[in-house]
Amino acid sequence: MSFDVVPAKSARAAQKGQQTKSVIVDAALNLAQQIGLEGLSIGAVAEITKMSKSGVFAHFGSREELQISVVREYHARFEQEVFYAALSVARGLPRLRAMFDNWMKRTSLEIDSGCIYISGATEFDDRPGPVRDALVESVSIWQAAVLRAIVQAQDEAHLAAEADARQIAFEIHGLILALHYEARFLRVPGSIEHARRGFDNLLERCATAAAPRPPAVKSPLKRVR
Amino acid sequence: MSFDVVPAKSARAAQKGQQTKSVIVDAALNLAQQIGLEGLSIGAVAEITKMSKSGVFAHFGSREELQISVVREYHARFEQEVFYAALSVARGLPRLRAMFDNWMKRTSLEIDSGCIYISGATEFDDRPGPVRDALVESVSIWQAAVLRAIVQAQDEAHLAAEADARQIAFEIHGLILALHYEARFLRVPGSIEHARRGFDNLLERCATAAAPRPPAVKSPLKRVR
DNA sequence: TGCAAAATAGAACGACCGTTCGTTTTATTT
DNA sequence: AAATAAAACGAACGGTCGTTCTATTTTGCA
Repeated sequence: MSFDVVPAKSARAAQKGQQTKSVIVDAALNLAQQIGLEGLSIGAVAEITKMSKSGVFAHFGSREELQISVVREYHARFEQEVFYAALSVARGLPRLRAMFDNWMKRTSLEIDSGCIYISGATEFDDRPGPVRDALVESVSIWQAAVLRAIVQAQDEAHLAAEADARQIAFEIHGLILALHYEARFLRVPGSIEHARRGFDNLLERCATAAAPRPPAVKSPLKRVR
Repeated sequence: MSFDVVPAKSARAAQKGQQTKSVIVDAALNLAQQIGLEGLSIGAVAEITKMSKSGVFAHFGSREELQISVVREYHARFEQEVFYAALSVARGLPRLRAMFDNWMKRTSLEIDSGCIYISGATEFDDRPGPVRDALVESVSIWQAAVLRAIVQAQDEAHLAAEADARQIAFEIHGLILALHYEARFLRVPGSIEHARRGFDNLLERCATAAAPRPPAVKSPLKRVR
């Protein structure tokens, strides 16, 4: 008599194949976060997973399909860690702030893991095809979620109803991109504080009386050195 | 008797070699703006310039040196079209605005020419070496120029003296990055207006009484759809 | 336990890569 | 015009790439 390691309900779904496939995708995602989707090579993934090139290849049928699988996997994790994790927070401004916090962490904190949505954008902005399509789809879904959270904050009267939600989403996106650039590429130390303060500045501009107070900041204005 | 085609003062400097070298760098830059610095291949450049691979190679001694030459060339053009072109405008806020305008154009308008400072950042954020160093150096020079322009605007009392110039520079950078992302990758139509309005919002927050009025905008606040 | 199917390995392919080398062509100077 | 130096070529090398094919192993099911 022995305990069944495989969960009962997925006994049929998770055969050996699916199992190693997810191992491969995991390794490929890690690699892609370091060297980009274009830098992904089947040989490198095979070496990491201690498999043969053809063994890895057989699971996808093409490098492109592997890249797409990586994008989908990143999408799933991003959705989980940034979006779903914020759903436990009260809707409106608190949730929007939680989403931004999670987003910042995903973007900058994890040292050796760049954001595929960002690196992929520059790799595929002039390269049509299914990989680009997968990227655009994922990013668009996330951007729509951000927009929804902003509108909800307006509905809750945490943000001015007259504010242009799209404009706010654009500026928030900019803060994340600048954070990614300065923290990951330039390795500037204070980047997270710059991003967080930018977010506060943004909210202050669109604030209403009913808005929940942000965790007090010293002063958004400070002379340079 | 015949006219000398070569300008007198550079008769010795611009031999055949330098001349074709600059042709090569020009072609390589165009290519790098489309497919990135990592995607640059000597073979592709040779094909474009109708030269042999080894002929191209001989001018640089290594692919890395070619990439560095491309970065330097981009730096020179960027400096010319974005920075120097703004020096003719009055210092302070007008000049800062001119720099931002030029920056926006370089970043988004030219359809088939991405910004190497942006694509290079994601390609080399985890890849140490001389190419990365060249990129960081160029970007840092430009960022310092932006910071200087902001401080000058404070000195002219166009921006509040208490404002954190670095914070402003960070947020401006974010607007440019968001513009590049949404215009070039997502192909969203209204991106330039979003960036421009973001810039106005930023200035409004740090405005002083002495500040020159921006070219009147309808309303920075507008409900979504 | 035996058997079909699925999964993996291994070798080989053509293509392209950066680089080297010896030769030939083109510029420049004497 | 001859001599010298610079520039460009063309072929080849070793390597990696994605992909294909065939053989072998492993797995899941009757």
